[in-house]
Amino acid sequence: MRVKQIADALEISADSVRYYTRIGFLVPSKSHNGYKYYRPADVTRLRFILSARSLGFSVNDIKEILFTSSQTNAPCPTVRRLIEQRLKETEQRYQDMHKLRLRMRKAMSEWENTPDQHPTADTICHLIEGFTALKS
Amino acid sequence: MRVKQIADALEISADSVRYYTRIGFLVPSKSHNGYKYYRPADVTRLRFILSARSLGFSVNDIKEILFTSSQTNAPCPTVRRLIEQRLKETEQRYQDMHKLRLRMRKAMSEWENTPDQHPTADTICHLIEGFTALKS
DNA sequence: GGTAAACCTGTGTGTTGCTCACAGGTCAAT
DNA sequence: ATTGACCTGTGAGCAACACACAGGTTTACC
Repeated sequence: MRVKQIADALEISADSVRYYTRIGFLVPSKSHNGYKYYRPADVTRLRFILSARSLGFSVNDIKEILFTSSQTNAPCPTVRRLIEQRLKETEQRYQDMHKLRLRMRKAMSEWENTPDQHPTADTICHLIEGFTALKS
Repeated sequence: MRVKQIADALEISADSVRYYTRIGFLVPSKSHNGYKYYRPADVTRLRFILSARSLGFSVNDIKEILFTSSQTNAPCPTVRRLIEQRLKETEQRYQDMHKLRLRMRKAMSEWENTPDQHPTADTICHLIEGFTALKS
């Protein structure tokens, strides 16, 4: 299979496949014209990569998992350790995003009843500067 | 003020100040030894930048707002338009993160009762591959 | 005056996970 | 042979900073 074929098969962009190839996750064979040819093993591998990505693992995590697995060791302990870390980070970012979301909503509704104003010597935008001045 | 002083005053890293300077948001004067010196106007400007960032505006948004404001136009319409876009994006990412978070939690709890397993010819990590196989 | 350590500086590069631009190659139809 | 559609790999770009590094500055002490 060539790059677009494997990309279409797994419903991702050809550029993504090229990326995973570039970082060594996929190792296609090269034909006479320089094109890269992917084999069924690459499909399995790519499918695994996508599954892991969709579970929040980073590319570096995947590298570690692939390496462990290639040593014929069970990667499960590594996977359990990593998902715990990633979940913790995700919860944190989720909280942060939640707060940001509320701030943005509050600003938007507040600004609906605030008249426009021209910038002055020490004011760039009174909406923004006025809003955050109230916050802790 | 030199870079670290202004950074400490606004509780951000000196590297962030350097970044904003590099992209032209701050325009310090240069002294004989090549050091950059920031004036009170830069503090005002930086404070504005941080307020905007904390409201979810991108650096590019801020560039647009600063430009409008420098033309002595009221940047308010621009600001209203931008926050609406950014809020929409934030809501979307919030939803995505929520789903990811649930998937990760589900995977983690599911894997607590799943035994380790060595990789095989067509299995890299049965935890990951087994989990996502169930998903839509 | 000297000098050593602590602290600070600007510039250049690295980060994540891809996406985009581009110059050229391939292939089927004419 | 030649047109046109489609495909290819490589290199650069993105966001918003953080980091590495070689060297300059300042302070404390003799």
